[in-house]
Amino acid sequence: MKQDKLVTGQKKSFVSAQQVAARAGVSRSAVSRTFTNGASVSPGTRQRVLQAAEELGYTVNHLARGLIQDRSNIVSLVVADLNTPYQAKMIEVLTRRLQAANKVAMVINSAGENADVETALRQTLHYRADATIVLSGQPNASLIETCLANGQHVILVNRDDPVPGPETIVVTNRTAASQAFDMLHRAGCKKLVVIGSAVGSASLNAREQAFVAAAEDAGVAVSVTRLGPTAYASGVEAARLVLSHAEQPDGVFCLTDLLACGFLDAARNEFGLSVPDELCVVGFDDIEQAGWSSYELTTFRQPIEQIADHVVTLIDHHHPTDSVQEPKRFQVQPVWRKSVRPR
Amino acid sequence: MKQDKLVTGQKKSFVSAQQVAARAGVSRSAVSRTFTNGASVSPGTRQRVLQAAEELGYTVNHLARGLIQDRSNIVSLVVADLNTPYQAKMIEVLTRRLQAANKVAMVINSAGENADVETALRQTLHYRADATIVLSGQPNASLIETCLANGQHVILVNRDDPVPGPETIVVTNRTAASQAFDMLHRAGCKKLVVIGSAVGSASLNAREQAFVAAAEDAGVAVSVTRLGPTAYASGVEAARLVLSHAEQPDGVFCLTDLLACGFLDAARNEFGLSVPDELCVVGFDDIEQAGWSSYELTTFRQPIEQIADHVVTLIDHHHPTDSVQEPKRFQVQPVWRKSVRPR
DNA sequence: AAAATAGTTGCACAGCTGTGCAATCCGGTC
DNA sequence: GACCGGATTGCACAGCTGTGCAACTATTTT
Repeated sequence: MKQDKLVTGQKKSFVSAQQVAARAGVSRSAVSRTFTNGASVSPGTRQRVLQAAEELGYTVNHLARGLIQDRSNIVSLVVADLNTPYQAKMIEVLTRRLQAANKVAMVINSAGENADVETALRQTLHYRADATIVLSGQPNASLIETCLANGQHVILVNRDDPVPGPETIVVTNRTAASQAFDMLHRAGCKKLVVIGSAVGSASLNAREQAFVAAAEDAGVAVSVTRLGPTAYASGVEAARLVLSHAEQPDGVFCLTDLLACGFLDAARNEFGLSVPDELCVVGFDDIEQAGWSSYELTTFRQPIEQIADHVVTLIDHHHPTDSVQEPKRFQVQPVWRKSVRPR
Repeated sequence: MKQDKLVTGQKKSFVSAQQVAARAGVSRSAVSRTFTNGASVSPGTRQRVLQAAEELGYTVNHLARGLIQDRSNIVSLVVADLNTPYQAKMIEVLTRRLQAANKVAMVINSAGENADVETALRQTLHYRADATIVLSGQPNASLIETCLANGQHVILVNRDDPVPGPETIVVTNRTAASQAFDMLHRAGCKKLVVIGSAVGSASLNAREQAFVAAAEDAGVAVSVTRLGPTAYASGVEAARLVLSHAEQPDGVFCLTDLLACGFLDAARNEFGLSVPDELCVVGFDDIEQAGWSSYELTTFRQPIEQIADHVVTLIDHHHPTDSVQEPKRFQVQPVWRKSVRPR
């Protein structure tokens, strides 16, 4: 039995349904139907086909299947900063959920030159992906429009492009940001600072603006520092800049936990500040490190599981439209830890 | 011009080479050759084809191309613990390198039930992946043999399966582990502990054994604690267990930086120990957090870029063999920070 | 027993591409 | 002008699958 695979040729090539059919003594259609859900095959032939398939090591060729059906079962995830804790977690959950739905994730790294991003993003069209999930602010709106023009199903996460077509998922950035202000305000902070990054994205801008607006409404001084990429090192640098200034802030809202970790470390280890006594810090995302005992960061939790679930739902029930879609909005939950004085 | 796409039908379907050919007034072959590298097309027709393709938004269907050629240009990455900093970084670099080589990464999450892993792993066969890169210890050797039996090109990273066929990439775990012992020994540590995880993998076992062997050779007391998954929380728990013991260790080798971070935090924040004065800690991997100023962890750097480069090289030059391959071995570099007393 | 019904099976086609082979075209040479 | 060589082009096939349609078998109904 087992030798057949070798005897048929040293080619070690993949087995086709034709070969299985020959071995089982049935037509190729029977093989196809055996592996097609809800097709009509008698238990007898099904059994023989399955056995022959097992013996030969047959696997349905999804390239051919995708060619004839209009679904490839491939979903492409477009992501930059893949080694960021937040994005990594998102990919982790998404791949798991997609697999549970019998789909498979194709990951497209959208970091780097714009031209490279375009060729990379074109892969989603090459492979006729069922949907494209854009998780980063990196690809231009114009590149996304290219995908849309080719009939791609595009789902944007945490973006804010006023483009007709794609479905959009966002979180309650503004609500949370003004809640962040309340936290710091009630803790008695008088001089506030917002730490952002130089690149900026829709979510980050929304958080920044809402926080500043809330502070100004309450008549509290606030300034904004944008520096480098959204990374730990940027938080460190921002702290050096801000804390060496004449009048130190006593309340900080970092638009990202990663920034917050950097800021906290620099504030404590380089400026000897005690948190939350002399300085209160609020982050955003609730990455794993925010819960580590060196940080104990008060922050806002992104509902990653809910977002992933909704993404999978959207993929299955797609109603293409040419109008701008109302974004689906998920709530972020405040997570109280120890980087802000209790009221 | 632009209306054509809509007029041809509301289907918003993908454009085929046939349609491009019709528009450009050439045969379909000419279109195919225009997009095939090194084929013979006159500059004139090439120009007309490119223009028609541009106008219609044509994209070569890689499902069909993969069907007829024997390369799909898909490479599947099998990974568990995707939200681990080390693995996330690995995926980040690999996706980038693969894209540069005109390939695309398909990510298969191998966490969860064994049956689920099998169905997930089967995707790599379904899509006729050019190669399968196994980055986690999760899939059984038997599942890997299934892939091999179907003619898959399998590359194992940091594994130790004595299976004939796959190419293997490892790092110098044993050398580094005995080097870790030297660090702690020279720092004057008298009572050593190794912190590992309950699940264990080839790399982790190698590090543990080599460290223990080096300690016993030198006649230094050493004990091993294996606990939970390879995560921060396990490091914390291990510290609680080990440090509440009567005679506290003064030197710790954590098989992973993540464990080390947890151990360090618990040692300092729960037991009030000062590092490196009262306790020296060595980690492994050099994840980003190891360099954060709350940790300043002395550790060993995995040569992720080199590994990724070599993986891509292996994919292109594949010589299938039935014998057990000698693993390609990369050196890890010690990174001196502040969690070990200088000699 | 004949007819009707439901369930199976095989044929043939469609889906989109790359490529060998033969035919064609273009330019240059005698 | 005839001939030759090389570049270009079109035809037709192969690669593997899902599925409508018709033919077939087996089972039930009248």
